[in-house]
Amino acid sequence: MAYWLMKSEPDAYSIEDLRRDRTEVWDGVRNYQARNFIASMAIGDKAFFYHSNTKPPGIVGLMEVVEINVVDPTQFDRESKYYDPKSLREKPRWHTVTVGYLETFKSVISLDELRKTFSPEELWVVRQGNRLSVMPVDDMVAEKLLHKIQAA
DNA sequence: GCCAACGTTGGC
DNA sequence: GCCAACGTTGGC
Repeated sequence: MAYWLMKSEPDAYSIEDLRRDRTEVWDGVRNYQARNFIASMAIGDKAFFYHSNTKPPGIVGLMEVVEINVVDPTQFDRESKYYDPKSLREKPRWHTVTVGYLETFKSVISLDELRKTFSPEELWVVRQGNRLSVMPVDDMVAEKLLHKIQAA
């Protein structure tokens, strides 16, 4: 079982939305590195939900991977900003996962706090200028995070 | 709203 | 294959 971190702007889709929906297809990822990370996910993996572009940005909850190899429907949707005219129905370019809601943390673990706790090598999200929206989280880092939440 | 970081596109 | 131009992300 591996740990991940997945970003979303809460205006677009938040942990509250996921709590309501229970599960959600994580669509709209159009970055190859992020896509490759998604492709290496397994059912049962856990992912920290990170709210970006908000005050404060940070980790707000936990979800799990419940389905893999999901064809991202937005690539065929002309109305979607994620529409990809190069993608063919018989050969989709973008696959993703379905995530399931696990919990909302009692308080946000802010980016500021993450910076104080982890080095850029330990946790990619604290790297300056990091724009990657899906990234792996080292087991030890994940355990520290979960412990921090229990303490909070 | 600004702007640094940085990924992508396209001309050559 | 290089790299300038361009577009987007996301913290501040």
